Amino acid sequence: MDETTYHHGDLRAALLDAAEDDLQADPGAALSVRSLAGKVGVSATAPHAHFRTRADLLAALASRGFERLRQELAAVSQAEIDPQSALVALAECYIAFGARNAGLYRLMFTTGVGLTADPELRQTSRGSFDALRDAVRRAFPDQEEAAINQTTLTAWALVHGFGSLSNEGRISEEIAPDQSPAAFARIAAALLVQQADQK
Amino acid sequence: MDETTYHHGDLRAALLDAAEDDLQADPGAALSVRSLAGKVGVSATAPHAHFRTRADLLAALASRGFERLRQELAAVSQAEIDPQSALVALAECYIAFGARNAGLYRLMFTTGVGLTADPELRQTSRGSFDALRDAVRRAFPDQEEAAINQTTLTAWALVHGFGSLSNEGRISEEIAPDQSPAAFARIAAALLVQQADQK
DNA sequence: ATTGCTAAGTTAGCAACGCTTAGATTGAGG
DNA sequence: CCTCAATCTAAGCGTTGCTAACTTAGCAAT
Repeated sequence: MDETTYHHGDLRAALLDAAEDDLQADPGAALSVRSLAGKVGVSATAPHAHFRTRADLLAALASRGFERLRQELAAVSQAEIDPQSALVALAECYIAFGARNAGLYRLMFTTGVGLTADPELRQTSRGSFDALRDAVRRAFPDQEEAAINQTTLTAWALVHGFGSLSNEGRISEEIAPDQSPAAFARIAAALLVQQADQK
Repeated sequence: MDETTYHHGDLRAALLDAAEDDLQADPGAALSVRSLAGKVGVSATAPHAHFRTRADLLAALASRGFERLRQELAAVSQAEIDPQSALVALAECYIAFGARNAGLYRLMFTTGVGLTADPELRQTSRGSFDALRDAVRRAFPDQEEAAINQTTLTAWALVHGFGSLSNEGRISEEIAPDQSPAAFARIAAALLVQQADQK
């Protein structure tokens, strides 16, 4: 890579990478546009050519997160043969993703409200949900579409609840001695399977 | 109240009130210390006498939120006689609290990580959890303490998951036609009751 | 009553931030 | 080779969090 090119080449991706690094180093990082620009070796206002506003940058970052989450979920979903044990693996994959990318995960679900208007973010976010739904559909093949939707929603709420609370350090060791993603995933998946069995 | 007293009287509470107003008007408000000071009619740096840092102010605000949530949960828990229908009511109370105080709720569960070190926040947050646990204990009187803890944790993850996703506008109408807190609460409570019945 | 102390508020000022505007630099297509 | 749009820089505005030094006011002891 040339050291002193006027044009960076792929500043957009570089900025997102730098932002993710910051977030990985400190999940509560402030993510200043200026410091990101500095880290990438570019002037303070260069990012504005790619992201009209700081919020746009955050939305793009969140979108990238959802896309990665979708990929990881899809990979797990295809790897598992038994559709019910796939549910456990999927739950663990989801929660573990949050644990592995704490800062990014928070951003993904916090960018919310105003920014959910961002069409690309809406789409990638929906992609992650659909990955979950595919697995649920395979696990409970005899459920109707509406039931599938509700089960998926419940599953999502469960894993997001566990993941979010765990990420923010809200689950004390006294309450849950085993804080591993796998432990939370087992609880969540067991609940879902039970529900389906009763139908 | 005197108009031009040098000492404000209760600046600390006034700042928190103003912050909550801002958050109520716009759940994504930035909550600048300076503008809060301005709104209360005090110099820009006066707040620092009560909150060493902006993060401290946010932590205090979150703590107040948890205290109010605890009170509301406790009130519902005592009002209901049938312990199982109390679970539904409690879940609705929780999710509705999040919907009614979207900005505050987000803050409560986002202040996280570094700030969870704040002892008062830790305590009030724990208070909310205990209110939930009391209700779970009454609903499933024959469960052991460890099982109660796990059920409470599961319940918390469920309602927090639904509340959080719903608040951030992440649940599309297509997936959940009924977006009311009551609807989500019914799903969550049904899952918990089923689980207990199987034991 | 005067004094001293401390909490609570003020003004001034620094560095960092997001964003706008105007101008420089570049590579790609006609 | 020339043009032009995309990309980046430079300068600057208003706002922010926070510190430092000072002022004000109430309270307690003498």
